[in-house]
Amino acid sequence: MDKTDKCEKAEKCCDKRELIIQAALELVAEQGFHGAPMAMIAEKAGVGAGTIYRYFENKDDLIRWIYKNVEERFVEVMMQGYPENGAVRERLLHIGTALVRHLIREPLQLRFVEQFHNSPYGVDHRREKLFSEGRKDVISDLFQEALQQQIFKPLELAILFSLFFGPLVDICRDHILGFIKLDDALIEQVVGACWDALRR
Amino acid sequence: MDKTDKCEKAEKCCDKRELIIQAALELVAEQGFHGAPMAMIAEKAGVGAGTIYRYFENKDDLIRWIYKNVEERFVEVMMQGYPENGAVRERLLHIGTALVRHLIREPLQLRFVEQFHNSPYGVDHRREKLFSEGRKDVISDLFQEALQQQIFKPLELAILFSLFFGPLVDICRDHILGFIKLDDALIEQVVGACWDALRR
DNA sequence: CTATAAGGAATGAAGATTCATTCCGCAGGA
DNA sequence: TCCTGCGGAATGAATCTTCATTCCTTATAG
Repeated sequence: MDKTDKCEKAEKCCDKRELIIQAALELVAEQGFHGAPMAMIAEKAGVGAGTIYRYFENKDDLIRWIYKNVEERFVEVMMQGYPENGAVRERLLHIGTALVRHLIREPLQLRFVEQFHNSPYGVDHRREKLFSEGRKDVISDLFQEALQQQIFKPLELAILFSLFFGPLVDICRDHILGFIKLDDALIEQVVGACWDALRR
Repeated sequence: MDKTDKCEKAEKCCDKRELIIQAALELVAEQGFHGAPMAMIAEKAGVGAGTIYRYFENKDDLIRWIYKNVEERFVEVMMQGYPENGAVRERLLHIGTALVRHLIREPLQLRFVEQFHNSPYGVDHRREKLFSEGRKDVISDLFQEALQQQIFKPLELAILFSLFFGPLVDICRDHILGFIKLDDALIEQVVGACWDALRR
């Protein structure tokens, strides 16, 4: 199923795939979808225009594939070193700081995801999320737990998410664009401020 | 200078301009820039494709003009009934609730602005803002005052803005998309939560 | 020598912009 | 009052680009 499977010896064929992905990620992140025509992706990747279609069915397929992987990466990073048994506050601060650290280390990933969300793709994607309501991921569980323990203000999950993640993403963007300069101490402060918005 | 000036009797010529603006605003807000070709804008406005170019130099000009007006409208609304002499908290809560109320009443304007920010236009726009650093608007002044009185956490203005406005905009989008249902009481609570993020 | 990968010019669809033409209201002459 | 000619407004088909995608050719590996 996965097209990389057939490439057991990890030869040039896999390189090409990676080159294409990296080129597309960079172009979309830096220029938006307008500035990322297939021909340019091919050139940046150093392959022929037609070659892309050996690895991806079409442009949609390429874009969605990149998005899926980037999003998975985000979750992965937030779960790395997650203090399963810590207090609610400790766990949430871990998630927040891990996310911010990752986003400013991988600015292209943040910019790509933002481009994706504000595009025809993003509409479909949000719709999907609306339907798959009761998904049981660690983060939702954490918020639910905090609600039950009356640690958080009694607000809907969607609102709590916005209060916590909204500013974090904005601030990472400002950092990437050179508007502000985040360091570890500042990240702590900001994540702490977001916590204050949530707690009773 | 302003093309409407010559139209003293408020006749059809002015209508056309407005029709074009409204059509473009709706299409961009609902479908993004991808889904708003000039031909479609013209059709929706009920004018010929070439007619748009009698009122606007090109598509950029049209889009930027709409953006500028929408943004001015935002400031206008936030300043309406602004309690000049109230406490910092009262003034900020006024701004927050006024903004949210406006955004959910005019969903097209919010969606348009978001599309604009995440497009080639948005990059230029942000760059401009970076250069025009010391602009003295009421909102910046308010935040500065709060910093001086040590009411706020000692953070940069850009960060404080993100903490306050970031979630508000996110939440309005969720409301518009039907994810949550905002009412007056809930708006108060949310704006209050944003305040909590700012205060020491 | 065959089969598979890669290349990139060719294709056709879609969209922004232009421009030759039509339309419309009116001023002025009969 | 009724023409007639003028000028600005409006039109939309034609043009010029840009792009995703295809497909035939060439290179390479087995």
